[in-house]
Amino acid sequence: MARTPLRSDLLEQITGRVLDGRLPAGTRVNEVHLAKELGVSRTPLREALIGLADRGLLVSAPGRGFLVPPFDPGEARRLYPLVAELEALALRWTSPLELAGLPDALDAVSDEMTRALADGGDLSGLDDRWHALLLSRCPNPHLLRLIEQTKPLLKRYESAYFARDGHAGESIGEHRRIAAALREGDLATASSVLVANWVKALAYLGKDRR
Amino acid sequence: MARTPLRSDLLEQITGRVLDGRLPAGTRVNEVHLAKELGVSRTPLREALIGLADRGLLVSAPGRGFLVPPFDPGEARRLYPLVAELEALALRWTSPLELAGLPDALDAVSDEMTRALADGGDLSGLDDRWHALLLSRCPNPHLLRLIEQTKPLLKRYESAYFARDGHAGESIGEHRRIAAALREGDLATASSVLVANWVKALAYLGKDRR
DNA sequence: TAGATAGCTATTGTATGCAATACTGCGTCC
DNA sequence: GGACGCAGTATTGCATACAATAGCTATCTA
Repeated sequence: MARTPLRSDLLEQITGRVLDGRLPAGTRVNEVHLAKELGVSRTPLREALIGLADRGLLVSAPGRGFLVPPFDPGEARRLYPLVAELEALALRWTSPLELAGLPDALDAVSDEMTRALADGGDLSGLDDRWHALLLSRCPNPHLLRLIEQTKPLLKRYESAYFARDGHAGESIGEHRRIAAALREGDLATASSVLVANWVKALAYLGKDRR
Repeated sequence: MARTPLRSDLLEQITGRVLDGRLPAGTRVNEVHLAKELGVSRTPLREALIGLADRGLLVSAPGRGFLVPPFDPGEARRLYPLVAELEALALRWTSPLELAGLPDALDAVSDEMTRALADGGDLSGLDDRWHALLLSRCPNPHLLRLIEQTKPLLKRYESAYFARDGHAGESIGEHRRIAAALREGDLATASSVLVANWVKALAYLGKDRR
């Protein structure tokens, strides 16, 4: 049998389609069509859809299947602070020992972002890497699971509305301040700048609706 | 068709079986047997199992199906503070307007608990009601979803190891202090007592392993 | 006797089939 | 002209069927 269940691959693929709008907000998911397009049967496809509904990336309408939830600016305003607080908590729960070497690794990514900002590289991917690295030492897998489940919801708004380079420079600066605070063991400052970083990202939402 | 999908009912039923130990920790779930026992086919049953795996109440072992995760005291020590912080966050995000009337309602439940403590009533259920009421005004549905997804994991430890009445009196006192702080609009005190309440519950874990 | 191995069974993962509901288009009635 | 209703189709939700792997037992070998 497949060592990796089909539903896992499908879940990723469908997540991608929701995030980039190939499955547009507000539309229903047609299981037969999608299954045919993905070359699988409806069973593992439905399993993936159920997983996505559990994460909130789809909603299940009894008798009508699954649908991509419509965009709601209010929801974005609730998601950003939530992810901010969760990441800050993960940071506060990372012990000083586990933080060893992390600031340097973070700044290395920041350097890459600075270069990408000049050459027009992939800022969004690097931003993701920076945050993933920040959380990589947190010893609470359940908290990490919640963060991983919530971020895609937020990324949907990001990719739909984000003025990509709008505040990239500012954001890199905040990232460096966080790394500096961590280097001095000042978790309180690090986590409050982190929250501010997320909240500012929210403020840029919708400023340049492409 | 069913207005409520079978998988939802099944999810609840199986949650109950995991929590009360009818599906013991460390064992595999046999889909055919369980489906027969519940009088349904494997399809909606698997859908429910996948939902439970997403919440962490089961784990999926590729090729070997689903299994009930073994108990791990370390996990309990990570779950209690997590739920504590999540509830405290939900409380801080509830606006003063929305809090109107809540302290009285909370104290009414505390009164019931005081009576139940004397007569040997259902303390655990009342405690759940108190916490549910506390969160009922929080305007962030995503945060509430995370809390609802995490609590069952914790309840499994509670029902397995909790010295039920061990600290009930103390806990009721904390509940009343939280309600009092809310009445005065002192969210900071309320949320810190709330965290302490959860952390104390953790401290009682394992003191009286039945 | 311990370990390996081969064959068999049990169980999962995926595909397909079936029944009931939801949607669509057209006709009819007010 | 618009609302209602009805028939036909599309789609979901659940059940069953099939294929491949995992696990177990018994036998064989060193």
